[in-house]
Amino acid sequence: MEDTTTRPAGSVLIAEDLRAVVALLVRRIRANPAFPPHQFGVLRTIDRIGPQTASQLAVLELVRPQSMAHTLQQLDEAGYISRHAHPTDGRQTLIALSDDGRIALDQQRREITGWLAAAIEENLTADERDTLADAVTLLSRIVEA
Amino acid sequence: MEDTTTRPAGSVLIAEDLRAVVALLVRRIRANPAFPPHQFGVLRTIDRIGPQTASQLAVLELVRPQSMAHTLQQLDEAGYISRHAHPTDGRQTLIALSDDGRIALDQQRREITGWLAAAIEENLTADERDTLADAVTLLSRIVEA
DNA sequence: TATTGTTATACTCTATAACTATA
DNA sequence: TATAGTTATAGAGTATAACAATA
Repeated sequence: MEDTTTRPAGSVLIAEDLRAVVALLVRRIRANPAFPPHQFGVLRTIDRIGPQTASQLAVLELVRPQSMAHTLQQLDEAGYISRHAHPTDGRQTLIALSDDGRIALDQQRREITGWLAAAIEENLTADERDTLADAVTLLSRIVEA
Repeated sequence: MEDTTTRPAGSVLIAEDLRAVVALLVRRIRANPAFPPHQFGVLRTIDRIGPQTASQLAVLELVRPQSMAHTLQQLDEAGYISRHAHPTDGRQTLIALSDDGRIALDQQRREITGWLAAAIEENLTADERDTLADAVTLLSRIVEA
């Protein structure tokens, strides 16, 4: 009966608790009125760093190129992205946000993230929000490792 | 061009960054040799708090009862759980870990969480690990809110 | 031959709807 | 009627394998 109240903060125990809470967090996020979270993430990435090839997006989002092709097809059908031929390399296609994509992204920024932002605002103190913000930075480092 | 280096740590910005890093973290976790993460989570929950009904597990894992039924069927086919009739209520079925389930859980505890624990150990200082452990507690509070 | 991208197929996870059995 | 549980079906997300087009 391993107890979590007296844990020595060892990496293994942090890892297991982090896995568990992240799984629950993903479900809470997905349960909210939303359009598909991964599609949102791709739009967000294009908005953040500009038009990208499918391969580059796959690397950035940590998925296989085939998986990204599937997501891009869905975004294309929804009219949220536009594809542009690469000026010199005929194999590559640059993916950009369409006007509708930008509108959708801005709307989702307000609506989707709403529940999570409100939960942070209402359940954490200012100091705790700082701790969470710091942890997000630490998690980014771990993900990129 | 919203800049993240000078962010005022507002809840909305924390929420969006948290969403993004959590999505990447899930993919990093899933990319590692593993058996299905949610199945692992269910075994872990039963181990932590003892045999439960399917409905109770659905509440704890934040999924619908039908989704839990599906996961339990997979765990049953794998031989990782056993089902026991409720002593007084014929509608209920208590779900317990089988011997194979315990073996699988212990093995996955070592193997699956391995990458994440190593990444935490290698990429964070002791203080940063404390920050992350604190953040996990804060996230638990948010998820349960 | 190597790279970029796509299509085909399958599996995990989750949902809603509809059903059965028991209280 | 209400509750516990299951089955049927569908969609998001991801993977591997196989293929086409371009460099």
